[in-house]
Amino acid sequence: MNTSAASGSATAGSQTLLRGLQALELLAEAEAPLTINELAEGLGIHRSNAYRILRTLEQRRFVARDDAGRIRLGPKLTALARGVAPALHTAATPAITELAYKLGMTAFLTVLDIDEVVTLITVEPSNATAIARNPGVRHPVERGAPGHAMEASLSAAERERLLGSPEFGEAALTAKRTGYALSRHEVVEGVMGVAVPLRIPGEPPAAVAVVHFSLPETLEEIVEALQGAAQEIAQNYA
Amino acid sequence: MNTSAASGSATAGSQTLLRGLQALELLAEAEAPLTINELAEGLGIHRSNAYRILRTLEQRRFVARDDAGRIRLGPKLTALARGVAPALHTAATPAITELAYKLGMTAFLTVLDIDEVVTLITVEPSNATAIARNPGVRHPVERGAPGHAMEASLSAAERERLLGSPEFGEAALTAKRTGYALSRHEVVEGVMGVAVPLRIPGEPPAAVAVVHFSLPETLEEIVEALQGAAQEIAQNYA
DNA sequence: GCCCTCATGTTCACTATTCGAACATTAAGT
DNA sequence: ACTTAATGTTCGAATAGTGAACATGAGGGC
Repeated sequence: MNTSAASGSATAGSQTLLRGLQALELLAEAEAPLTINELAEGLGIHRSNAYRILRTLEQRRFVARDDAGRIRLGPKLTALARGVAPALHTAATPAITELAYKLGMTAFLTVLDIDEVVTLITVEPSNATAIARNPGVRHPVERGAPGHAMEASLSAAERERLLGSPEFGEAALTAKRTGYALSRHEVVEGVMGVAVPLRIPGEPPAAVAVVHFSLPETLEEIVEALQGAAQEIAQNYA
Repeated sequence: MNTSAASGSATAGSQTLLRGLQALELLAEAEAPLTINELAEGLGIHRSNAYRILRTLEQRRFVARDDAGRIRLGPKLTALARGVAPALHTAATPAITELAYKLGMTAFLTVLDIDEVVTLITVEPSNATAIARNPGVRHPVERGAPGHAMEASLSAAERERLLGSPEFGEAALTAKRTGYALSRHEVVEGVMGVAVPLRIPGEPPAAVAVVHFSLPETLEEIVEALQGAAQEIAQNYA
C-alpha cells in the first residue's frame, strides 16, 4: 500500500492522518456536501476506510452530516481558524478597521503561507461597493499587490527557501524600492490594489492592503495611511 | 494500546487521525505556539509519534513552525473555514451587513453545532463601539439570545437528539411564543442581545442577532429588522 | 576550554491498527 | 416482484503505527 506517501523506510508521515486532512480539503473545495462514495472515491480509498475516517472526523466535530446524510465541514473549523495567528489578529483588527473607514475602501490583512497569499482579515466600510475578498481567500504570491509587497519583504535567502529561487519578480523589485506595491486586475477583474509589507518577528510575512475600482489621485495619501496602519499594528503587537 | 478510544471490537474510529485532530485543537486553544514536547505531552503520546503527526500536518500546511521551531496553526485553516456552509455564507453576508448599518449595531449570524453556538459572520458598523464577537467564537447553547432563538427553533425530537432532553429552557419557551429571544450579560458582561431564528432546509439551525449596550426603546423595530434580514437570507439562499 | 543537561530529531523490531473483499440492509426504479 | 444502487458493518491478512533506545546540537555553569 503506497498512495505515493506515508510509506518507505525513511521518515514518512502518517497515512491515516494524511487522508483525514485530505478529506477536509476535499470537503472545503466541494461546493456541495459529499456522499460517502464521493468522499471515498475522491480520496482513492475503500469505502470502509472512508467510514472510519468519517467517524473520527465526526467525533471531533470537524465534519457533520446533514439531514440527507451528506457530509459537510462543521462550524468547528470556523472556531479552529480563530486560533490562527491570534496575536496578529488582535493587534491588527482595530488598525484595519480604522483604515477601511478612513479611506472608504475595503481594507485587509494578508499573510504568506509558503508560496500562497491568504487573506486573514477583511473590513468593508458601509459606503464601499462590495468587493468580496473574504477571510480565507487564497492565491499564489505572484498575483496581486499584497503578494508583491510580501515578496519584497523577504531576504534573498528567505525567498529561496520559500519560493525555490532567490530571484525576485519585477513587481517585487519595484516594491522593494518604493516601499509599497500596486496591482491592477491581478486578483479581481477591474480592481486595483495597494499594499505595504508588515514584518513582525515570530509571525509570518504579512501585508496591509486596500482595494478600489480606479487609480485614485491620492496614491501618496493611501500609501501613508497603509504605512501608518502597519506601524500601529507592529506597536500594538504583544 | 487503547487511549480510551480507537480500540475495541465494535466500530471504532482511527487513532492516529484522532490525535492529529486533537493536536489541532490543542494548538488552537494554546495562545502561544507550542514545542514538540508540549504537543506530545498535551496529547499524552510519545514524542516520536508527535513527530510523525507533525510532519503530516506540516505537509498539508495545517500547521507551520516559526523561526524558533515552535508549532502554530497555519493560515490554511482560515482557508478551510471558508468551506463551512458556503451557501449560507453567501446568502447571509449582504443581509447581515445591511442590518448592521441600518441599526448601527454589531450584527452577526450564528449556527448551532450540536450543543454549541458558533458565530459565523460578524459585521461592525463604524459608529458602533467595538463589541468583539468575532467569527469562530463559541459557547454553550444555554447562554445568549442566539442560543435561545436556535433552541426555540428546534422540535422536541430534534432537541432531544441534539441536547439530550426534549425539555426546553425558560428563555427558549419565551422565544417560541414571541418569535425572538433576548439576553442580558449572558455572553459578554454589560451587553444585551436580540436574536431571531433562521431555519433553512439542509443547513443547521441558525440565528440572526444584534448586540447593544442598553435596552433600546425601539425593540419592536429591531425585531422587525432582524426578521426582515432572516427572510432575505432565506430567499437569497440558492 | 570541558562536562553536564535539556531539547530536538531519527532508527528499528514488535504489534496494534488499518485494509478491503464479502456480507447485510434499505431505498428507488422499472 | 426483480434489479440496481447506495449505505453501513464484519473479519482475517497485511501493513502502518508505536515507543525504547540511539544520535545530534545548543546552551550554561565552572
